[in-house]
Amino acid sequence: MDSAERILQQLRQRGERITIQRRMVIEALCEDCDHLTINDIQKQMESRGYELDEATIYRILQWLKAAEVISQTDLGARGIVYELIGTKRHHHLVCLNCHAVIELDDSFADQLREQVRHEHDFEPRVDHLAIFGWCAQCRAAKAATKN
Amino acid sequence: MDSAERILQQLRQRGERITIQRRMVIEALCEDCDHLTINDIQKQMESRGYELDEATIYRILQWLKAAEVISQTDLGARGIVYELIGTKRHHHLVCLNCHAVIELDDSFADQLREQVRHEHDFEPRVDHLAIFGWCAQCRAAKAATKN
DNA sequence: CTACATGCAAATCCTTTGCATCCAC
DNA sequence: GTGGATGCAAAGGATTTGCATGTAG
Repeated sequence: MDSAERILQQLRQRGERITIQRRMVIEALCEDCDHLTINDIQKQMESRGYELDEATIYRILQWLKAAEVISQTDLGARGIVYELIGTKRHHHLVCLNCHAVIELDDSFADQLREQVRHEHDFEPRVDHLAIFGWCAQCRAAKAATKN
Repeated sequence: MDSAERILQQLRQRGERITIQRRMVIEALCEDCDHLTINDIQKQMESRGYELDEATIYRILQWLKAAEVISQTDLGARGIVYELIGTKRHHHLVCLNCHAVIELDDSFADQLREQVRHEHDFEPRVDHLAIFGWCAQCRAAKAATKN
């Protein structure tokens, strides 16, 4: 994965220290391009025959968040997930009932960003939003049981 | 606060059981019209000379959430806050640096709701959103230190 | 060489759960 | 009276912290 290399380069240039552990976490995030929980990351490491301490993972993720390399999103029942910001930005609809996760294009956030910038002089960092609600199936099911 | 009474009435009509504890939590949420953390609620109770078990508070808040009487929002460093949905709906900008919380009108969410409903057949429950980013002051401060 | 990252263990914080008791309806 | 809510204590899970050791620059 050369995108891992690219990220490592950037971090190095910013004067960040690159360790084996940091490198491995970044590579894990690059490969499994989906959202990963702490646990996913830990298991990924193990499957490669490398044990990485939980505390260290937390510290590395904090570091990557501060460096704005990854986003952190609370998907509710699905837990907290981490993902590289670099790729195509997107968000998620999360069903409050069945916990389905639907991908949502980033375009809807444009208006939001503009409004917030202009009206509040605030620079939003809307990297990965989770919007909760009811999916079509669960709405139908709910309506059917209602009375 | 008659709004507490109104909420209690509604819940009663839905067949919900009203206890002293539930009543007190609802009253606390009505009085302190701001966002309250679990801790705030607990302290509020204490200041009125009433001790309420933490577990009970959690159970009551879950109940109120399920009944869609309150919203729950993770304000990051500011913790998880609860607030009555009834009043004028609004959202928040939260500075990642200084943790300032800025109120944001609900109107920006209209377009979002429409888009999500139409394009994804998903009924969003956007009661109280937290949008993270950088406030004007912190941006200025950051730019100043940059190099 | 030195400052900073890691591993390990313990601590902390937040939230949930089991169960006996109590109370709203 | 009875089902559901509470209080208490304990468990559980996620995240953080202190400190000795290791290592990147």
